[in-house]
Amino acid sequence: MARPRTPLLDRARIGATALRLVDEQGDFSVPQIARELGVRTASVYHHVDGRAGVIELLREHVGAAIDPATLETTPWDAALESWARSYRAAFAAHPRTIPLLTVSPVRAPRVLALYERACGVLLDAGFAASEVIPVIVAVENVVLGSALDLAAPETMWEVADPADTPRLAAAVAHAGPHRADTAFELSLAGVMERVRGMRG
Amino acid sequence: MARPRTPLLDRARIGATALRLVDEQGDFSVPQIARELGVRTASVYHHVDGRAGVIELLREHVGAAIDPATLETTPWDAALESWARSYRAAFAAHPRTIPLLTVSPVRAPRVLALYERACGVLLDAGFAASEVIPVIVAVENVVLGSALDLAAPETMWEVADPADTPRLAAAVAHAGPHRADTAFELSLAGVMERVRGMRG
DNA sequence: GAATTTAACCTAAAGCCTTTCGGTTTTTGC
DNA sequence: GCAAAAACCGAAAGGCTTTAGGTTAAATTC
Repeated sequence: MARPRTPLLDRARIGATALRLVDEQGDFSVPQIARELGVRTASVYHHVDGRAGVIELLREHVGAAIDPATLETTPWDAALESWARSYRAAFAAHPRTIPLLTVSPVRAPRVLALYERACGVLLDAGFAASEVIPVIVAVENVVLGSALDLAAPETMWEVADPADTPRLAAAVAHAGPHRADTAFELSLAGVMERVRGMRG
Repeated sequence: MARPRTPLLDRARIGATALRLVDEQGDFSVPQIARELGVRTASVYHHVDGRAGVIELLREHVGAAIDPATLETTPWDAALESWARSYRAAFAAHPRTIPLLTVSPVRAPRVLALYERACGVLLDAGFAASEVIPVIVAVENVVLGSALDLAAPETMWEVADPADTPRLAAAVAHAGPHRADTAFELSLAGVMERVRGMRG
């Protein structure tokens, strides 16, 4: 087979397929993507810079759900909090991408643009240049930790025998169905309060 | 070669080698472990249940560094905070294990016992049964989010052209060398403050 | 102490994966 | 029209995971 009349592949379709595979299996491979799209493995390399390139596509797809308008909110702390919520929602929709995305550096321009804007919000609010990254990373810790928790609904800690850990078992039984959301709200509120206190 | 006079392999040496490889490269493979130990790949499978088994060895090794005594501290909030710090410190010693360990649930009895104790601390402090899990998960969010950040590359934001994201580039340039620690302290302090406010 | 079983290591091989190289044809740009 | 670029393919190198079956030493049993 040679060059087809109309292309079989493009970055969008590769990214969407990879995202679906990660949602389903927690991982992907380039040959898998090729099979899904009815194409040979080598062809994928023509559109994307290898496996790392596909991971960047995943980042863009997931990141696209983050609403840039949240950072236009005023005052600055409402903007930061709103951004965190949107950020978490985007990852919560595809929690199994998190281990793939947190290991490699961010190169996707659209995502970098979001961070650029967040930096702007904080600097305009009067934060020192040295404080900006710690604040952003602190919020990100809460967002990603919470999203990671959503990826493992049964909690990361699996109780084999409730008799060994009676109070843990009881506490789990009494926890509401929205425990992950409650916990996120709790940690986000805590960080925001602290960040507000930093300024000045 | 047949069975040697004195064994060349055991789980401890396999685990230690895997941990060293992960510390150095961020990943390991069974053939790599075998090469390091002067042995053939298949031999490793005689001692460990494949790759997943090696990951469990890593988890045991890293988890062993969590200090159970932290939860004996008084008052309760100091215990909770101390526990969070110890938990994170255990990960911080081997940050590159985190992407491997956060993907599957923990069943290690030693770690479960820690959570049992944490539940006890909170219940004794007067928290309602329904509040215990949200509080623990909130702290967990911060610990795991921060741990993920520790595994991230030194330069998380790979700015192709500083002109595109000037404020991000400036903020990164002004961030101290301990950005991850600073952010962790910030988010932990925020959550603790909030949790203290919940009681009553 | 001899026979049997188990343990530790091996070779070999199947079947994945990532990535590159060099074709073939079709479209595009001048 | 014709050169250059684009889109796909086959093939292959080299890595990884895992299993199956062989060989010999150690441990156990009688």
